[in-house]
Parts: sequence; structure tokens; C-alpha cells
Amino acid sequence: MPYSTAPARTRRNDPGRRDRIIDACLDVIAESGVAGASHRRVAAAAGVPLGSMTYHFAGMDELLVEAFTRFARGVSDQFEQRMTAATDVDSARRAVADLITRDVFGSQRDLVLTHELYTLASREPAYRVITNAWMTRSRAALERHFDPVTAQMLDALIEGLTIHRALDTKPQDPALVRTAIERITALRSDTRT
Amino acid sequence: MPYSTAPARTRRNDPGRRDRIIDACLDVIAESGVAGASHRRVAAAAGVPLGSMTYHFAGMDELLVEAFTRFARGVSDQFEQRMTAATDVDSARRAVADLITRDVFGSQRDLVLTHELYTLASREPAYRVITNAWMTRSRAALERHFDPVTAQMLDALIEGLTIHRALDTKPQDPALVRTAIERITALRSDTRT
DNA sequence: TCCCTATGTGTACGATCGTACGCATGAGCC
DNA sequence: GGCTCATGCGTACGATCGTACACATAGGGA
Repeated sequence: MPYSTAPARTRRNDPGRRDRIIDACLDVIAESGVAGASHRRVAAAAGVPLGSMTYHFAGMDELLVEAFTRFARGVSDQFEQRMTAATDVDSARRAVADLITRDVFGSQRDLVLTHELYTLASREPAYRVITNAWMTRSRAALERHFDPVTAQMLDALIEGLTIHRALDTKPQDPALVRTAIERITALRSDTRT
Repeated sequence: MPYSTAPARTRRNDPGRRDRIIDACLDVIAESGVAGASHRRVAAAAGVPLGSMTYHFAGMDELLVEAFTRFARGVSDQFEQRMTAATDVDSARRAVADLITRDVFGSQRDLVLTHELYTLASREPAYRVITNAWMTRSRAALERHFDPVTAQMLDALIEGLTIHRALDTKPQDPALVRTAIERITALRSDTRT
């Protein structure tokens, strides 16, 4: 294996470069936070010269928006796929429980990135567009199996349980997650008004 | 009003200085994020010289930990007070609903600070001590009116609903919050194992 | 084959950062 | 009233940041 596995691009022709920068940006954020994501650090992680940063992106904000848009889309895709795979209400409940108990944001990376995104969204409306699209898709996916109101409540419950499970240092009881899902999704006659 | 309202401290005697730095630090974080909270900026906000920063705190981390500890304690105090004020299960449910629908993290400030804290906690265990203490107190407060398992589920539900309400740009239906609380806290016989 | 131009790169600049350290100063003791 | 020393401050240094801009270079037309 004498050469790099990459096809040794000439400098004029590297169509994937922009994408690689975005991916590297997410890696750096996961590692060092939005605060630590400088042009230089991202460039080094992506293996591109510093000048490429300003060439491909107008500023750090543009890069961040694109990076988090890609991240949210990826997580949404995965969630949607799971919900589509569920055939009935019970398997949907099980899929949701698995999502919370097993994935727990699929390792540290997704957890950190999600919180970084929420932090940005809590301050700047531009990022709220991303979180809103994410929430909308999650609810739509849940509505394949639950009524809209239940879907929205379940979406919030998933959020809270996932965060608390990820932050809690004590061991968790999976039964609690199942019970919570059952209570929220249980069909009842007294839905009020 | 010829002079500042402050008692014009001599430089050797200003016992509140350390506290004022911590408060100013929270202000700066709420405004510009943890990333924008530099020694210089916090010092300017607190009205103290730059040298005071390194004198009172070993580094930025120490200051951040103290600041977020104070913040979490304040929010916990408020929550505990509300739960103590509730006399029975129904008024506790109403108190929780009010907390979510009305306060919504009591303006932008608390929302931003909470997310900044969660972001730090997701990366560094030192901050998870703070979030754990917060969660423990919340659950204990809820356990005044609900069984431990329900309290934990309700705590997670509050988290999710609050975050989603804060980030969502569309108008919210308060009835959904009430319904979710009722479903989670409803006494049922099939709590499983 | 040779030149021209769009594409991409290397570098340098001004600003801002955390931190260390020498020095001014006021409180307490004689 | 004067001396002393712990307390607290001003400043300077090296590192790192985002960004602008002059320049190298490869691809395509003649």
C-alpha cells in the first residue's frame, strides 16, 4: 500500500472538500465544543489549508449552521427509519424504549452535539430553525403510530428521559422508561376538552 | 445623588467582591455564552480590575463551577419552594403545570444558562456533579406528593416539555401540558414489577 | 503548444485571550 | 506616629484567534 487510500486529488479537483470540512467541524465540536471550534482547528482536522475555510464559508456561523443542519438531519433520518420499521403501536413503543435505553444518544458524540445545538438555539433564532425542523420530523414520525397530541407529549418525554439518563451517573432502571412510555401513550377516555 | 449608591469601598475591604464576580459571570454567560465569558469581559461586567480575576479564582474553570453551582441552587430553591407550597396531589399537579407553561425558564436568561450547563455537563464530569445535585433535589421535592418512580418520570417530563416549549416557535396549547402531567401521574395498578 | 483566467493557497496583520509577576497600599502592632 | 507585611492591582508577554489579500497553478481555448 504505497500511497494514501485517498485518490490523491490534484488541487483543482476535490469536490468532497466542502463536505469533509463540515464533517470535521462536527468532530471538533464534539471534542472541544463550539467554543473550541476555530478555523485553524477545523482545517487541521479536515486536512485542508487554513485558506480553504474562508474560501468555502463566509464565516464560522455559516459553517456552524451547515454542520448542525447535517447533524440534525442524520439523527432525524435514523429516528424516522426506526418508526417506519415499527409495524404496530406495541412495536412502536418498544422501538421508542430501545431508542432511549440502548442508544442514549449513541455514545457521547451525539449527546454533546445535541446540547451544543440547543445552547445555540436558546440564544439565536437562526439555529431554532434547525431544532424546529428536527422536532417537526420527530412528531411526524411518531404520528405514524400515535395521535398528534400523544405524539407531541411522547416526543417531549423522550427528550427529558434521554437527557436525564445521559446526565445521571447512577445506574438506570429500564423498566422506568417502559412504564413512562406506557402511561403517556395509554389510550384513555378522559383526554379532557 | 452626587455619589454612586455603592458605599465607596476602600480597596482593602470589599467582602462582596467575590460574589459580585460570580454574579457578573452568570450575566456574561447569559449574554454571550460560556465561549464569550473571558476574564476581561467578566471583570468589566463586575466593575473590578482584571487582576482580581486571577486573585479570587485559580482559573476560568473554578469560576464557572462556582457560578453554575450558584445558578443551579437558585433554580432548585425556587422549585422546592413551589412544591412545598402545594398542599395536596392536585395542587402539586397544578404547580408543575404552572411552572412549565408560565415560567418557561423565567425568561431567556435561565433557559440559556441551563443549556450552557448541560453542554458542559455532557462533556466534563465535574459539571455533572452540579446537574446531579439539581436532579436529586427536584426528585426529592416531587416525592413530597408522588411516589419515587412517578417523581422521576415526572421530572423527566418537565425537562422535555420545558425545553420543547422554549425552543418551539409555534404557539403552545397549555392543555397538552396538563394532559401529559395527568397521564404520567395518574395512579394505576399495572406499574409493572 | 502556449497563454489566460478562474480556482484555491500561504502568509501576514491587528485584536483578544489567559496568566504571571513586580509593585503600590492600607491595616495592625509597637 | 511610624514600620511592616499581607492584600490586591496594573501591566506586559506569548499564544491564538479571524480575516484579507497577493500569488501560485492547473484546465481549457486558440
